[in-house]
Amino acid sequence: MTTIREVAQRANVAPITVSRVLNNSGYFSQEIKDRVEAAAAELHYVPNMLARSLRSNRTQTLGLVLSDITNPFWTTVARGVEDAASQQGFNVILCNTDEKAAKQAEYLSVLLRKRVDGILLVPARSTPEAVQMIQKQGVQVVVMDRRVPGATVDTVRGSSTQGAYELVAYLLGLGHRRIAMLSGPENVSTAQERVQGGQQAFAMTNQPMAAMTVIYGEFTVDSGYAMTQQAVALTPRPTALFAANNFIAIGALKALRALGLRVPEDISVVGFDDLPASLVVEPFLTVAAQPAYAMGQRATELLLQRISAPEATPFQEVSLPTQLIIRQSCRAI
Amino acid sequence: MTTIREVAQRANVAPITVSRVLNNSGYFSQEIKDRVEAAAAELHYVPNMLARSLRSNRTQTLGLVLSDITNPFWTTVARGVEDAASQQGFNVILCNTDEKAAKQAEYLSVLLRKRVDGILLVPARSTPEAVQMIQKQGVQVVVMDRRVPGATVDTVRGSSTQGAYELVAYLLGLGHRRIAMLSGPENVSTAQERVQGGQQAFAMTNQPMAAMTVIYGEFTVDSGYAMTQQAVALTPRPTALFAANNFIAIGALKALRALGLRVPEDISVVGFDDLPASLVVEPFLTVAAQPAYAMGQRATELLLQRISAPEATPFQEVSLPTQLIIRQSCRAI
DNA sequence: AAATGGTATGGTAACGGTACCATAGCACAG
DNA sequence: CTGTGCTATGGTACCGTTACCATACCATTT
Repeated sequence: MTTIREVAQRANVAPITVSRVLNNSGYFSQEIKDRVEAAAAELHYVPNMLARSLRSNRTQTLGLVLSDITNPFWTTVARGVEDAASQQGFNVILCNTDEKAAKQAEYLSVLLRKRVDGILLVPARSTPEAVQMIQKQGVQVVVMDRRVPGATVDTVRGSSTQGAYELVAYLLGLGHRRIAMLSGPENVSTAQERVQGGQQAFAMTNQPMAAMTVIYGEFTVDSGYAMTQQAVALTPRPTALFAANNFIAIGALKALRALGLRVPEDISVVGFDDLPASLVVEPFLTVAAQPAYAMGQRATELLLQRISAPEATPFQEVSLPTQLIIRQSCRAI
Repeated sequence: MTTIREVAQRANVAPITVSRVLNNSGYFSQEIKDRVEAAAAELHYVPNMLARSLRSNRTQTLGLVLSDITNPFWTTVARGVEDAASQQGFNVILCNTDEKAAKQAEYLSVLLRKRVDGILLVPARSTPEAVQMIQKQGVQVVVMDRRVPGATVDTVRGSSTQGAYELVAYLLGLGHRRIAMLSGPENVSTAQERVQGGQQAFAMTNQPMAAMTVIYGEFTVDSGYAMTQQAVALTPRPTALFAANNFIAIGALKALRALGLRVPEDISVVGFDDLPASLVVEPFLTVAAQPAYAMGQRATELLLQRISAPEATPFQEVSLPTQLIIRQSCRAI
């Protein structure tokens, strides 16, 4: 592995001069530049970023800590992150926590040891410890998708409250009065806000007979399936289901199919988070779509800005609007 | 940021002793261990992997270079990679090439500069230059999914030939004689092998009237859509379509729906690569499913083995069997 | 003519670890 | 009682860069 010194020797200059040429920093003449570049090429010189990073305290690397890359929502977020990062010369280390605090802690610890310049975090817990631990080490962090009470940190989220409000308002407008919300974990802020948004819609319509039953579970297909079984067993049976994320929606549709209930003839369904058009032959489900790619992109840009100018702006809480996409999964009553 | 020297000072030992305790290497007494660990904890010491890596020439980091994480096949592969890597204490840097040689070259260059211990590569081109360039720098590499003629390298692939053979044999068994293959790029080995596998099935049945028309395109939804339009315009019209990957299949189904052709009543469709059960409400398409997760896992294990013992075994070409999953997208003729 | 400042290059000392070698006590074999 | 080898600890140099400071030429300003 050739070093900058060998290149310097061959080009008959000092190592620092090679550094300047290759990093295009400071002054150097055209002649020196040519000589250095020729020498580097001849020796197949590959700069050692470890040494550079050790000296300069910058790794040009970000950590992306999310629950599960297998969920197309996160996949799309990840793609947005990767694109935004690579555009500014940063790489991304991918970490799946599966919502487990222990895995998250281990990954964060490794990322700090690797001295990443910043971390994009989807916190597995809504407690501020993880965020504070990162900040205490002087590493920049941006939280995505979730609220972390007690932490002073940049946050980029979809507007869960608004999306849920619109979905439920839409259902109420169609005449539905008994809606079952198939929610995520009670202690995750997105789940909480989707419940609140739905309840606000109920509050606005002022229909005394209307009611939203909330069932708490996990953001998974299996949980969606199970919650749907509970929901349809309610008496009187809800006329509409509100799935709090895409996996729950898939589980719900699977369960309804197994139960022989047609959508929307027998029961209406709405969901949170859209599926990419590349994965669905015929989009069918009415959803509140979050701008997943934009979320990753925005969060990364914010993080990179923080890295280059930590104190330039006060902490931000960016809220990206959701989009109500009405398809064929609901009918009027 | 506290250093090993500060910890050493506080514990009243030499820095090297701290290193030994924290890495659990060499000899040290229980008393020293306790003192060092206490000092490290009190100072919130976070080891600097950059310094460690610079000295030891190991980064505990892998590069994962694939076409597009957004394709659920690659998502699943990536998850397999990440799980296998993290289990052995390695992190993964994610790189999307979008099949572009320039992006691939740039990413590979950065990965080498960052001194990753190994690279998992889905080559954008079937030429061996990229692989050889990595190997010349002394970095281990395992190729996934594709064949790279001319390179001496470990490879983990799905058995495209077998999968295609089984799909076409299945169609022929149902009585289909005119099949259109909606293929990927002509210069990508997986596309080539899927064509060959199909042709082998034709050769075996020995039906003089049977014919497979091959249309080349991209592994994308749009291309699948366009190729389908071409395919159904053929006279006589094919009775079955063979989509060479999942995106092409989705594009094909979209096109057929737009054209008012029902599947399987009007035309049969088979595809390569399954979609995860978590993304599909009612699995419908008959496919040759590749073990995506296992591919990522196997490739990573192979890579890690190479890293720890480069010469232990000769280069391997692992071929993972595909699974024929018969659903409802084909009918007998 | 002296001062100023941009251009061009080099020397030295870190950055924070660990590889390698050295030292020394002590138990046990021969 | 010498030799051997295990246990326990330390010293020093080095991994490959770049931050920082220094030097020196030359053109322009005052």
